[in-house]
Amino acid sequence: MPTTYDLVNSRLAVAFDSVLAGTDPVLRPSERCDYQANGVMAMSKMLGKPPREVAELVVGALDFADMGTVEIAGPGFLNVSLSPQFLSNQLSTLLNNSRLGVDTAPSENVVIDYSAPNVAKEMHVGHLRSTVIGDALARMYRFKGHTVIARNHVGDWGTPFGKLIEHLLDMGEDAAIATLSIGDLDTFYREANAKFEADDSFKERSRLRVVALQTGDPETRRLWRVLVDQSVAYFSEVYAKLDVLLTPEDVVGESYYNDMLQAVVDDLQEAGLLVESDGALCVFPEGFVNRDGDPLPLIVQKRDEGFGYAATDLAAVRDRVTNVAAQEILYIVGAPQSQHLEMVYAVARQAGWLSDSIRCEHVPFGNVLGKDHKMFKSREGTTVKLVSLLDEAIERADSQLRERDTGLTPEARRELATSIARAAVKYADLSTERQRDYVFELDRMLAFEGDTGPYLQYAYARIESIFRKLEVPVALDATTFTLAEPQAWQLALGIIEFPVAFDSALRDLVPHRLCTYLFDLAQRFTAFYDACPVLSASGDLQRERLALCRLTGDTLKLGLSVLGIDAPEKM
RNA sequence: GCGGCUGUAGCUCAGCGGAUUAGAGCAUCGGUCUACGGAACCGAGGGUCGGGGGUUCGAAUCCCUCCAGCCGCACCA
Repeated sequence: MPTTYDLVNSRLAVAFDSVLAGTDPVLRPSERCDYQANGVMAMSKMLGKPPREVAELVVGALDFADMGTVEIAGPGFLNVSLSPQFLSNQLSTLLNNSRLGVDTAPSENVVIDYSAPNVAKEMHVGHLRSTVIGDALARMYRFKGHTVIARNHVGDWGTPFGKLIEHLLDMGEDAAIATLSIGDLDTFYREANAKFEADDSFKERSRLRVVALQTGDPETRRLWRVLVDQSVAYFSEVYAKLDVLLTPEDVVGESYYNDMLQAVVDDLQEAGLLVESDGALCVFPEGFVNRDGDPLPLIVQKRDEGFGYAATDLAAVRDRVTNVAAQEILYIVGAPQSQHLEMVYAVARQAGWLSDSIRCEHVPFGNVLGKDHKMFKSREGTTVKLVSLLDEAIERADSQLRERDTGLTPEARRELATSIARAAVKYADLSTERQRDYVFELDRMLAFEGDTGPYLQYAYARIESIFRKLEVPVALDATTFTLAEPQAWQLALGIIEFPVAFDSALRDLVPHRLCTYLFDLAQRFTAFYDACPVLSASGDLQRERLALCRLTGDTLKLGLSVLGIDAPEKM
């Protein structure tokens, strides 16, 4: 279904077109009226006529009576006011639309590469953003009707596995598994490293073990598998705790591409892109230079004939296009890797793997900072485990709930605290513009007042509370809206904007835009809630207000859910 | 040195395909209301939108330049 915005815009576009073909009305929501169209100003320049004169021409050509009125304001803006009947009809349509106005798109295969922790290493704050943003985008794409192929590009290969496997053997398999299964990955990794540094014979064993791993020695592979499986199982626990949809099936780690690396080299060789430089096989994509101004290589095969991450990344692009048939590939990876990924894409294009019709994009994000505005670290200066972070958030949410005397059982309260904590952490991450660094402050994130996840959950819970208290169910599907109070009108304008906000956030891969929208909607709702009593109203007025509550609640619930945040009925 | 990102109220952040008085949250101050969950609502103060140029009738938004911070720039990922 077309959005209200689209309906108004296309009607205006016809009038703009008749004055000067192809001009954009530049329609925006407005504080002074319902929408304002700013396009006259640009058009008047092109026509060489005064803006007000042009505005008169547009309004003269405009057929808008069934939607509302348009007035010329200021130097030549068009102030658009919707008629109550039109707005009422729009709301009624939404009331009977479970997607709340968001159209589905023709399905495409969208590969989203996100989270990417390392085997036998703890998940820490550094993985938070990729995981949360990736999960939100995956949910948004799925809701839009696309087929999302999640790819968890875990670090499961490379020289560190020599020492990790040797350490596993030293500990004894069962003891190692016990350590790993309780999620104490850091200790395991640290001990392996310490031995590697201190013990030359261990170092030598590790080196041989890497060779055995790479040459496919079955017992070594089996031990490697143990490490990977244990880690993946642990990751799944973290994802469950975060309420992130990634599963073990989405884990397609670096090792997956091992068998494709030679083909990558062959392809590049055949395309004449490969150049030997200092013994390494490189591609020099155009436009990249190093600090001396010399061409910057993407090293495909190292001097020692081993493959680096560039080769794996190239193989991944190639695989995703040719085997997964991806039409869109997104990398939810930190901003520092921007240049590397740009080089990978450039080479993939030159090699002919990536055609122009495929959207292949790096979706970069900024750092999580501590209160001191430096990289987020624990008091001891170590990286913070993702689970500890969540556990602390849950603990604080739980103690907030304890103070409020909710009458919940400890178990139920704990569950609610978990939901609130997840909402707090995820919303804080998603609601700032991706590229910016943000400051991680649990107290602010968990606050019920302000632009937070819990505030949005609370707004939803209040709405549900109204419906619980309603003694006789009221049928809402045939509601007529009068929208007499300004708060009701403003709320209605907010409701109809959901599909616009959703599509815009998805198009530009910026979940924060959806967050901003939802917060604005929640604020419109509380103003309405304060001014327009629902339960004490009766008849058509109550029905109308209930319907506004229903639409708001559904929008909040849906909007939060595509961000990966749930909305409890009570809190 | 080259490149990228960031710099908007005391604090945390929106706005940046130019447009009518630069928005919100928190904090501060002042009101409302026996309140359908007050975890609320309404209002006020507070900003030369990092500095300087330019384009434009009009710039936080586009262009140039400078400053500050963070990050990347050959065999780790």
